Amino acid sequence: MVFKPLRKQNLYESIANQLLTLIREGQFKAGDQLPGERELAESLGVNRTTLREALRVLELMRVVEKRPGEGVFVRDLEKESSVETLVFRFLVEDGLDNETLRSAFEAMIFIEASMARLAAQRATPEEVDELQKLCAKIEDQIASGENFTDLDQKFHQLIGKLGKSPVLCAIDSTMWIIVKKYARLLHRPEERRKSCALGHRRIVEAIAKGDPGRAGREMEEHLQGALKALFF
Amino acid sequence: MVFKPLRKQNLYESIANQLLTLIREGQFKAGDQLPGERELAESLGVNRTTLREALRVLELMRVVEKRPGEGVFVRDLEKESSVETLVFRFLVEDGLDNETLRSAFEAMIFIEASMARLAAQRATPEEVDELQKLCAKIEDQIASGENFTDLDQKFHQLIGKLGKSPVLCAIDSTMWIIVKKYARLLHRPEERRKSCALGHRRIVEAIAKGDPGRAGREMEEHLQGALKALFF
DNA sequence: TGTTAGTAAGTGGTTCAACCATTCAACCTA
DNA sequence: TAGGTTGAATGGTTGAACCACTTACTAACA
Repeated sequence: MVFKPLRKQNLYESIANQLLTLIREGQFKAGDQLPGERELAESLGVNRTTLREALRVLELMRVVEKRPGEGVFVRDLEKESSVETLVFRFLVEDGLDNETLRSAFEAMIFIEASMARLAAQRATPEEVDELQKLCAKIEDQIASGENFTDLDQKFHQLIGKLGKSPVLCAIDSTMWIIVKKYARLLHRPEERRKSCALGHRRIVEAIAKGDPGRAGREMEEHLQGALKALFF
Repeated sequence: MVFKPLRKQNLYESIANQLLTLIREGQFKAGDQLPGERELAESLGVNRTTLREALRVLELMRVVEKRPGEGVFVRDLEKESSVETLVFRFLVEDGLDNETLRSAFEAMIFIEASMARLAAQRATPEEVDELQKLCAKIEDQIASGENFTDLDQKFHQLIGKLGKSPVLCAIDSTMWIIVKKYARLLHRPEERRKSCALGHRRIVEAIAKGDPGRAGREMEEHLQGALKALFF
């Protein structure tokens, strides 16, 4: 029997979550001023130092804005909602609702397809070789029944690297943080494992031939399969 | 003459930056343990509380991992590099090198193109009307010589909204945080202002007709123009 | 001898109390 | 009325203390 190692939540995390919830629920609206740190800390039954850590984090997430001498103000979550908020929610709240997860996966498909297109335009023959080798390694793991999630991620990241677009790669790895947890589920059924390997080969072939359109389409198809498998 | 309001840097920001630099320069490598908080604080000539704020931020950026009872450890920046790091660098260091900026813009093109494709598939006629109205507003501002950066952002965000993909939107607004600063420069030359308005109309038309392929291409073209104007 | 229980030192997490620097508004003064 | 002063509130920073946890060493026991 396997137990899930329960993540101990820091105090500041609970506080940040609580404030985030209040803001989402509309108790504090965009532009509103939060109570002063001293007062807020007392209300939460926590020390000011700890509260400040939570506020600092919320500030970094652009949920809140601190103006020295004035106070702490709520920013427009709708307008400001950005990737950090998402990742934070995932890391702190330890989970996303199904809809958001699906949307994250969908976004990832577009990003990976873009990376594949770029790779087809920019990869050198040596780099394509590297990709081929990685494919072979993955196929070995698949054949031997091992879990190949890590290598799978490596494959996708390598394609990103060949596309020579560091920011796209950064976005992609952010998505992987979220998706990786579920990827292990995807890599279990035998048929999916095989179709996965096949998909990889088709993508690499398109990149090798320098055909961006096809590379993008193959990647989309490859990931659409995974998306469907995940949500049914 | 316009003065740039100088952002006062908090102490914790300087510290975070300094540590980030040390890690990037390889003084601390992946897996290394940082000195204890007490020792590190003294070395930096700063209070432990302040140091802790910096470390908390670096932890959120996934640059560093805190293990209670053990210490603070450096994570693998290469593997972990994600969007948060990027935005943080932009916000804290107050600037990005040209190459990263270009890459961010490039990524944005792909994301916006994907959003346009989705919008063409998912937007209702009423929503397209909204888009048309926004176009008209922007054209007014262009004609009157005003700065239309905010409305321009609104236009692109609305397309994202019509695509019904919240995560893609979140990523996009993250990119806007970075790009917006430079957008104002782009919106000055008269010819660019006009071609911008024209581009918008073409995009909306493709979305109205429900043609994802064309919507994507129009959006790419529209933004490629801006990219070229920015980088020659 | 080998294992175990206990202990001490070091770590991050949290609290408390004070002081600094900035902002704003109310108030006084010329 | 215009302009300066002052004071209260805000976030920023400091220092010291204690807690909970991890680790490694040590001494006692079987």
